[in-house]
Amino acid sequence: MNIFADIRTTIIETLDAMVADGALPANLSWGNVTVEPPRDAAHGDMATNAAMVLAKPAGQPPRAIADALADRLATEAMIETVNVAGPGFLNLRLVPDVWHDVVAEVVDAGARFGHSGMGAGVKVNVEYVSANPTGPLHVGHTRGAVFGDALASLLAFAGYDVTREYYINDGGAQVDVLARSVYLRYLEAHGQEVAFEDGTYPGDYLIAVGEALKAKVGDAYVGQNEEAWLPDIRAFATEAMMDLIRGDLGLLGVKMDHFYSEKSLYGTGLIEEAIDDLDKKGLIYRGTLEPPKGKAPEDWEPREQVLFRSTAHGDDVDRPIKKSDGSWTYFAPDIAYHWDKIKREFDELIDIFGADHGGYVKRMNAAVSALSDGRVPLDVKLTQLVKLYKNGEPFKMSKRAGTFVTLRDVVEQVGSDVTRFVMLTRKNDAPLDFDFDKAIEQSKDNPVFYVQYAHARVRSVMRKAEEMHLDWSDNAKLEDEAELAVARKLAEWPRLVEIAARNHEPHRVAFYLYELASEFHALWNRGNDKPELRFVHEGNPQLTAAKIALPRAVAVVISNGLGILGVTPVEEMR
RNA sequence: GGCCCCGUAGCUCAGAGGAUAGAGCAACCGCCUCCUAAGCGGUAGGUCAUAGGUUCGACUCCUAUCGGGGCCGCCA
Repeated sequence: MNIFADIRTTIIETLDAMVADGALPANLSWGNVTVEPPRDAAHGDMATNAAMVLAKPAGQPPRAIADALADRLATEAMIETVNVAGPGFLNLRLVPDVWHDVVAEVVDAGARFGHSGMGAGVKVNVEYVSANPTGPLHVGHTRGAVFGDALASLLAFAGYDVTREYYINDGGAQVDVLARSVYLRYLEAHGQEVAFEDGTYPGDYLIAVGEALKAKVGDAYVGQNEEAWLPDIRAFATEAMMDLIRGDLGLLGVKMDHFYSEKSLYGTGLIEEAIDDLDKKGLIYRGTLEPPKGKAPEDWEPREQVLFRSTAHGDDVDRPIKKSDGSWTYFAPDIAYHWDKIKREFDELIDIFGADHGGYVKRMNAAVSALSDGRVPLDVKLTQLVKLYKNGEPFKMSKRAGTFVTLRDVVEQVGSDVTRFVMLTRKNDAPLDFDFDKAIEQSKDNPVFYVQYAHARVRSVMRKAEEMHLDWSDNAKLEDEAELAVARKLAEWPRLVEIAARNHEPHRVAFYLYELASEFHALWNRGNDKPELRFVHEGNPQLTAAKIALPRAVAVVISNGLGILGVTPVEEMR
């Protein structure tokens, strides 16, 4: 049940009736008619802009439409009063029963409350993290992992058929670098002195991989030249790195449905097939690109390459898909990978990249648009930088990796729940300050704590109520304005889920939960002044049952919301 | 030079084209013999970067300008 959608349906039916009666002309569109919570609660429970958006096409003054619509809506059972305000707003006050019903439904529906049919089973592929398999995940990856995972859960909650996917860049030159680095560690494991020059990965995390390689092959590769061991160690090292990465993701509770290997594209003909598809559409040609302006790189010289005419699909310049030596650029397998996603019949694609890949967005959109003939939308979401702080000071160093702070560093310091929630308290395209101290601080400055505290408070009173052996009626008793405010907030949840899902913005869930917690804490404190507003009433099971339905509903929605964010609701604070 | 993101209270940030632009922090004033005061209530604080445009209506959409960040042939 989405009370806003229900009221909108009522309004649309009334408008249809007005057309039938000749009060409004035919051929009007209701598309712009919205029903939303008013900015100021004093205006009522809901507001609609119907009269204003219809005034011009109907050729009538907005106030006239508003008055006529108001008269008819006033007879609806759910609607208590209707006021025309401002330029033509209709402010609706709903009968109290509506809020009782909302609370009852939340408690009754439990984990299903807020689920939406909006997605209608549409197949969505969410690709996220996709970090190179060359080392542990760092903070930037962490944000992408959290964002992608929460978005995927949000879409699933909204009725989409979601696949979570990780693209492993295991085909490029960086894997050679990895393999050589592992080889050095392998020699080290055999007691040799080695030097890590530029172009190798010196991180400690490869020591164990070198030792594992020794355990597997003994001294077979010692003293051998590169041709003898490179392919084997590439595979071995990549697998080891993916184990490491899967472990890192596990720390955050992120589980992918698919790990898709770039290397697996080679030799299957898929790249050729994808490029051939573009070629048939007249989008592949040999040519020479203009030098990039403004930067004037020293070693730039014009070369003929095979290019993809991405400008035909909104890009700024055409993009090379083959290097001058004839081998594929990185872009080519990427095109093939997205071609594969389209062939797997996904209806929508979402890619989550770090902000440094911003320059890649247009060409990916161009490729998907061209390959799917514009049928499959691709939404590329960029996650901006995370700046780490400790005691208010910028925080950089990692013992583990030497140069960057790893996902593991963060999660071990503050925990998965805190990491996830904090990373979702910003829009993905806004930079995020992550302060280790604030993240674990137990005060209302810390939104994680604040929301968890509300949930814990509900669980606390429920434990108390359980001792009374009462009849867990879901028939709420709502009288006070603070109670109604909480109920109204609960009623917004299904609407919020749809808005957040439609915009691919899981951060809205985090902000909503904060607001809900705030309303709840306010109600809780009203119990100080007005004991009748408390939830537990010693010796009065009937009253307790009626009063405890509302906090139970709050716990349900907080729990559902945190579930989407991948955060565990706590039973008590400690 | 081009492209992308950002610019909202002193600070950190919300804000489906709607009404008098919101929240937290910081400042000031209040509230615990009572379900967790780890909380709540109140006061104060604004040319929504600037200038145009579209619209009945713009923080929101379009254009230009200014400021901050990121990216910019064969690296991935």
